[in-house]
Amino acid sequence: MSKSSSDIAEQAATARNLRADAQRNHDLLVDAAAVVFATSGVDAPMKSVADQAGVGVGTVYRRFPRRSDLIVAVFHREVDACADAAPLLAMQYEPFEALTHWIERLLDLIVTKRGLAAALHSGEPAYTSLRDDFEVRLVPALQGLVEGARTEIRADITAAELWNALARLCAPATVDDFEPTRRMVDVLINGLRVESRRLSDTRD
Amino acid sequence: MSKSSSDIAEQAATARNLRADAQRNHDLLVDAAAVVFATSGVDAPMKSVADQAGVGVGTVYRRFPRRSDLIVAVFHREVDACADAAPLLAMQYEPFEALTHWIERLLDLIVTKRGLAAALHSGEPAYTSLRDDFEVRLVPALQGLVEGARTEIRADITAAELWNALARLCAPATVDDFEPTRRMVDVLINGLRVESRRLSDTRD
DNA sequence: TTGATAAACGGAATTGCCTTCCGTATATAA
DNA sequence: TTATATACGGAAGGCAATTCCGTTTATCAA
Repeated sequence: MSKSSSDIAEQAATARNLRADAQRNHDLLVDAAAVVFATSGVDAPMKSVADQAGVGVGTVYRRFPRRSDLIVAVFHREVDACADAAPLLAMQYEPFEALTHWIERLLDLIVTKRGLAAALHSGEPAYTSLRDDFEVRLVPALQGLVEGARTEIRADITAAELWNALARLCAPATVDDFEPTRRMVDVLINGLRVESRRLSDTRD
Repeated sequence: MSKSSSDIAEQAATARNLRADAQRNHDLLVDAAAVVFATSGVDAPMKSVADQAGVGVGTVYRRFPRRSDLIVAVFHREVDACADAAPLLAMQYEPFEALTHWIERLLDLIVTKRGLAAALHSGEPAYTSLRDDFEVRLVPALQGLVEGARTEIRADITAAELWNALARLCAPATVDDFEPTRRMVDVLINGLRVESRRLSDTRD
């Protein structure tokens, strides 16, 4: 859990004009909210977030007037972490394997966090910035991996298309059963390989 | 707003073992909820539904223990009405026009009712029965219209596919701005015609 | 028609969460 | 070190969800 480029941006965005203790509590709250949201979902009482962070509820509301502000803050950070993981995986693994690992990580991000998928697809204006986060940060990250594995995957697939397909596949079908989603994503990954059978090939 | 075949089914499903006043209140509540949901969205206070129906809150909870029960009841009825409209439109208009009108009506159903689209795509188990309603009742209705206009629309399009495309297009992008959705559906309808240009044709 | 009984009703009461507000505490800079 | 702006905590007020129970009413058998 070391600092990454995104933390710098975060600092710049939030530290501005913030007293030291306020900044500290801001970070504590995002940490706390990440824990609470993962445990109890994004509808958990604000009080529980405050308790987890060891601050009063007033502090939560001063920093994050609307619940969606806190949700966005939490997932913004997770999106950053996911995007940052791409180049690391690219160094660590063979190109296609790196891509596979990253998509798995992306799935964990969307699927593990209860309520993230629903928030993404809710249509609420409060979450459009979150959707933008996903596009802006994750598509380039995916693009790097796709280019790295260019010779191994179908030439007619772009990162943007792949992202789009993943996003649609992850539209929530059922809240508690994500296995079908995982399977379909697995199918999709397998289908990416250049040597994979096309529709015109023989079946089975 | 006359009785239709679906009302009979509804009677059979709900009147069983219900005292007359209970049945009456059940109907009053669904009527009331339809009004309230249309006005204030599906998160409106239960009290307001009770008031609109002229009953106590206790009655609401006895008949519809969970909010989703009430939501499902309301939209189930609207789905029925929409499905029932298909054959009527088929008699009233030329085949393709009937199809167009019906899709417009479907759009109104999904788009007008605040929260319907979100509920449909929420992934909440409570709403799977509602999704099933849509499939089971609307796909056959659509099928009838598609078959009626068979000679006028592309041969490679099935009712199920068209339904699927419509459902995905109506996944909520923004809660308050459905214009893009309407436009895309309009494009889709135009693209259905046999004489429409294919991708392989010259560009504009 | 009448009376017994099960079913349903209404709304007060309870509970829990959201949100605001303000007296107190503290970081910061002169 | 002191003044001041900033932030803090948590009590208080309000709203909606949900339960509970005394009262009312539909139903049916006599």
